[in-house]
Amino acid sequence: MGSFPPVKEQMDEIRRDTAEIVPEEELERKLERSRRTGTPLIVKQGFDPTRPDLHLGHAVSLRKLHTFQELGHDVVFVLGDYTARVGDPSGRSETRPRLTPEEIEANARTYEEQVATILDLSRSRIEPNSKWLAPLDLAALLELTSTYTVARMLERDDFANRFAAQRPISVMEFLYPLMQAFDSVALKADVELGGSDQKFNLLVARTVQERYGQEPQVCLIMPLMRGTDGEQKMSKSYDNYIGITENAEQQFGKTMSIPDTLLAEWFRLATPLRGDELDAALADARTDPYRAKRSLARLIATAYHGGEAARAAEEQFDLLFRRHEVPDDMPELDLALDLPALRHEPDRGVWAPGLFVAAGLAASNSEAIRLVDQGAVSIDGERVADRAAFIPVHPGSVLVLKRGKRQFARVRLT
RNA sequence: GGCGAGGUUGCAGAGCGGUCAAAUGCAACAGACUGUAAAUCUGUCGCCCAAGUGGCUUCGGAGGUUCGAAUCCUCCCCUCGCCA
Repeated sequence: MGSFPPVKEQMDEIRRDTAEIVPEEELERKLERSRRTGTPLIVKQGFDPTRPDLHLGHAVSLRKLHTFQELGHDVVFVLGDYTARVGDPSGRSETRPRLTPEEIEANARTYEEQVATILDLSRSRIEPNSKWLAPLDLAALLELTSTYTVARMLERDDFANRFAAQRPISVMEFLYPLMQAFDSVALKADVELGGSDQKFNLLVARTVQERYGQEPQVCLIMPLMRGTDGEQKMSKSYDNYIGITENAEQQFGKTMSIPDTLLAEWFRLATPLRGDELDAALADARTDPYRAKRSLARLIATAYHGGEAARAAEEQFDLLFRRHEVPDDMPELDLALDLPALRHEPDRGVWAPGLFVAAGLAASNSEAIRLVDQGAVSIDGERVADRAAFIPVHPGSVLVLKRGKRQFARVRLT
């Protein structure tokens, strides 16, 4: 391993946009030693493979991992496959999907693709935590559990609240932070990154590592980015995320739908703007939020798809939402005329609400009918006013279905 | 192990023999207004149809009582609390 930049420089880079470094002096010490001995630091972050989509929220810390790479350190991407295989019971009775080794394998691959847009894969490794978690026997597990006390577990807000509210906490949930901590032990991690919701878990690892005779890791707490709803953290389960592999149109459009109050946060966490440029953008967000939002959307789409795709996405957006025209890009599907849902009659055609159900634009006939009653659906630009309406068609007819303001489908009857 | 309290439609939370597909709030969806923002107003929000003082399936699970059960009884599963 070659030489590292001066510690001060490294610290400045690392500190930028982090919420907290616990403890900061230890990081400095580690960096000094690393530089002196020419040994890169081991920097890890864990990712839950049950949700294959990585989003802008993940990108915040991925970029920080990238920073560590550029400074010459070792980045380890921990794939929480073992935890996924066991199934996290939190969230009441619903059993989380247990992933098969094949699914995990597949997710790991999509991770690589997605991560490659930000990290240098040739200088990072992806490690499944089953590697060291699966072989743990009961004795080893007991040793691990003895490193932490119940009282300290209950320090975690989320546990404390649930405990106070008399809601269930399974013992297995107590095990989760310990498993994550054991990842750090297994890797001899020097630094772990995580969102501020992960702070507790990251801190547990410090204690556990010490009990295993290791130097505790430094915890780098990254700010949490709120999702498109402007309320909750960005997360697939809240359906308020923008995926890093989503196409430019989706990224642009979703960004345009965020509340104005989110602008500053997103400029900071989701764009490369810094210094004066950032200040200018933030000022713009205050005086002309709409213009600022457009430039934010452009920046995000550009980051993942390049300037040309971003411009195309912006045009598409204007066409669709400012001029209310029909987009050229929409889901297309073939429907067989004899589908029962269509109630095809040679002289009358097909039943309009059934068409929307068959096209996946409505969940049930009831819903489709409600939408018709509310004036929310149109076919080929023509509003469907009657729930009993039949649309004349013949084999090969192509219809453009519209549900609400923004959902389209092009169907071909066969 | 003993005693007590609970499990209701996405969430929270009413209902405690018929008038309950189940109050209310949140979320969601749709319409108006707009900048695919916020706020506001309106409507919808189990499924099915020939759309009606229509039919069917829901209130942890399985049985039972009753003309009739989310509501009563029995057993089972799960959660919480107190005691051990």
